[in-house]
Amino acid sequence: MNLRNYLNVSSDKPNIPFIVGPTASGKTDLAIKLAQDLDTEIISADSMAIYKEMDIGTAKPTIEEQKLVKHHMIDFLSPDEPYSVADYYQDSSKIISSFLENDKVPIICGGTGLYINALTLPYSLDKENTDEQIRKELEEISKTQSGKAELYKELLKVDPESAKIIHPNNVKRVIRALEIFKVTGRKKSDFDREGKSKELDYNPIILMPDYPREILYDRIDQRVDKMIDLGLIDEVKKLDQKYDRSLPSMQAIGYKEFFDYFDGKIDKDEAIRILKRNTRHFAKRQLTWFRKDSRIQKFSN
RNA sequence: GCCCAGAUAGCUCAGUUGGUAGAGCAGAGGACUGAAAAUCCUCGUGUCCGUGGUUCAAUUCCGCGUCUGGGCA
Repeated sequence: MNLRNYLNVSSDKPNIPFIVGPTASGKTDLAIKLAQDLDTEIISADSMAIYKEMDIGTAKPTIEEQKLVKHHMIDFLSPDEPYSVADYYQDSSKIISSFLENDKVPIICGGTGLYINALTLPYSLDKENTDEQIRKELEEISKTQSGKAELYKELLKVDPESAKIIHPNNVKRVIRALEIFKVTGRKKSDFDREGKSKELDYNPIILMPDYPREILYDRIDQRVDKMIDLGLIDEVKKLDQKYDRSLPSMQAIGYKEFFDYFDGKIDKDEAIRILKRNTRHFAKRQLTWFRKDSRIQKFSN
């Protein structure tokens, strides 16, 4: 499989390869091969590999792999530091720009659909429109059933266009849309629309390895077993001693599943079973995300 | 060989005081612009083990059989 062939597309902008796909589909290996072939480097698009100390469970490229090809956007943040798509967008855009300035093209590789979209679609993520305090207040209100309904009602009044596409039960989204309005006095739907008029200064070529579901699920099971052999449980135990379980980083698959085991609520095999299941669920969500993107070219590996 | 208890969705089981059945899990589909490995939405017809009987009507009650547990010899 020579991925290089996919890059022979004439465009007035530089073609940048993106390798996307569900977890355990072998993206990392493919990206490394392609990077060696093109003599370039890799920018990760993975919302969990950004964290330090989380190596095994995030299936981060190993030290050896990182020696073969330089990886950006991994292993640079403490698990208790906040990070978001907007941060990712800003940080990775800068790296991409510096490549382009030197007439080089990086490879972007990862399975976080939103991060991929942020880099391949015109998104509006560059304006400051968050407020920790306001979000906390909204979260407080949302803790009761009536509070949830109240927030949705407010959104319906303030930004009906957004309210229409956000399900009332999806509290996180309702809160975010309201937060934007409260902070800026403008609607989320307006920000989104404005973002769409921007232009990218490169041409994304998006590639995805394709497997029958059954084989992918099998690969997932095998990879989880391998992670256990590599010492995943010790890795999680160490993190659990240092960090709060409610942190976003600690919601990562491969980590949160062991908390009940540490508390003696389930045994180890049950934790592993749940971990495999959650990974399958995740892969399915990733497939749903990428499936609808008609720009993606699938290839069998 | 005898006694008891089961046999219902892929799995674990609930249930129908007799009117052809439903949860959890698994699985499938979908949404997604600042927590995204997160969050959220939708989807359950299956010889109710087989067979005979009672009944207007049996998956439900009764008999027999088969299988699976457990107990006694």
